[in-house]
Amino acid sequence: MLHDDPSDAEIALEEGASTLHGQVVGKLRGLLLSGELPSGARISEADLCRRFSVSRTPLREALKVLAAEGFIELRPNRGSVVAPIDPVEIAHVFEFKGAIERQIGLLSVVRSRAEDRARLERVHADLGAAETHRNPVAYTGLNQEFHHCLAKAAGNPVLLQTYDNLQKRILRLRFAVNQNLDRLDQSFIEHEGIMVAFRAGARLDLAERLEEHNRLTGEAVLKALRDQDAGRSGV
Amino acid sequence: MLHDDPSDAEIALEEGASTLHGQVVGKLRGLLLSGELPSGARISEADLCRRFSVSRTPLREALKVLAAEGFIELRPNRGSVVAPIDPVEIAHVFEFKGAIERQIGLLSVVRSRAEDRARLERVHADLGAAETHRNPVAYTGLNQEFHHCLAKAAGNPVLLQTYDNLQKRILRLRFAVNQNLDRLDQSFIEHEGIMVAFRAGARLDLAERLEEHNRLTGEAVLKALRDQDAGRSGV
DNA sequence: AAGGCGAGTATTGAATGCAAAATGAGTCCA
DNA sequence: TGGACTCATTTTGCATTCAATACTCGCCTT
Repeated sequence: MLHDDPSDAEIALEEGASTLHGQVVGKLRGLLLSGELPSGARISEADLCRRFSVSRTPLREALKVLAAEGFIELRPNRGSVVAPIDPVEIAHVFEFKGAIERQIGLLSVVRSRAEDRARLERVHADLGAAETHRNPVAYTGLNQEFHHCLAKAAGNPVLLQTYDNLQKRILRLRFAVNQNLDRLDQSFIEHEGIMVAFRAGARLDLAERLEEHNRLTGEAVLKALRDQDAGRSGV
Repeated sequence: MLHDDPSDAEIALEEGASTLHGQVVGKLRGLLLSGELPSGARISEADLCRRFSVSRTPLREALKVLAAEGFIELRPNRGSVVAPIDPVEIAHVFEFKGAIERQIGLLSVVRSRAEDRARLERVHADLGAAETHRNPVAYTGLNQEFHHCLAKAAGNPVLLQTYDNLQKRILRLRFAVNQNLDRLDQSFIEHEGIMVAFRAGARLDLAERLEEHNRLTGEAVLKALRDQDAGRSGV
């Protein structure tokens, strides 16, 4: 009978909110990004149906969509699992994202509108505050927002969609790897450089800085993954 | 009662063949790419169910997946349509693809294996034959295969998936715009240059040539779209 | 005691049924 | 004649049901 449960607020976000399966896609993606469903975890359709108070039909539709986006793995007749963390794939994601970051650098300088620039300055300032306060959680969120804004400023929706998807796939990892405060400081230094280049309208410089920033972040993430694995197998 | 219809061979392709909805995704994508379902056409669930001999459940799952891939537009409560051709979006696809082409150029030289190189040479030769025979249909297919091989040679599956998706979205257009023989010749000249750079292992040169090739192709497609639109509204 | 084997259970995949929304035709009124 | 309204039909979205496959656990054999 599927009682109504409005307390299941979660993160009511974005599009598709009019259809049930659209809402489930959003909520489930939230669960995946928040780390509530950890990588590799088996996904029980019945559990999720209860949690979202929907029947299996819209839930399964949502699973197919998230699988197409790379967040879930469907194993025919054997259920679904949250996409496991594969260091090789992560490396590929970062490498590919590098090419996009470069284009974002080249385009954002030319296409950004005043409101984009204002928002970037604002987010960058907040980012600085999060860094001085040594708040990795806030920093991660703002960092995500900063790069999203920059990507948006490039004025190419096709690019933006792919970029956001890749970012989200990476974001999932932040609960798997312990945040590193050194990397946080270094990251902000790079962000300062990025903003300098952006303000100056130095396209190539900005592109290179973004590519490098991406590369270093990727290395840090992969190192954290390795360290953690080593710790696990060592203990 | 959903009779079996093995004559519905279509293009039996790839993964997900074990589940019904996976098969439908493949077949339906084939229909979209082959132009059988033209851009903007309304999609009748009942029709497709009859055509594929499946019930609405797996069909609707397939529609959701193809919508996530950008081939279909879902309008809540109002059915689905084949993604209409939007020149602005096409331009964005080409622009974004340019960044990927560049990376393909940079990586493929370093990572391609002997079999990749052999296959590229073979396809390139066939491409030359299609050009001399003035066969645009064969040329388009081989061109698709060529760029797919090159992208694969870059050795990054994440890149490859996004790249193939973008290529397919563009491929849909070839039935909307009339093939231009001049562009075909020019395209092959560019391909010759691409192969020269590839054989020489000239990373940057190859990257630039691929980017330029993409840019020119995009311009030709957009011009064809404009011309056609002008013709339509003019007549 | 370890490794297969098989019945019972749980879970997935697909078809059917049902309610709500949208579409379209026909009618009425200005 | 044109436009808005009503009601029947179609179509969509979701829940439920049914069938098939995979898993679990106890039993048997060696």
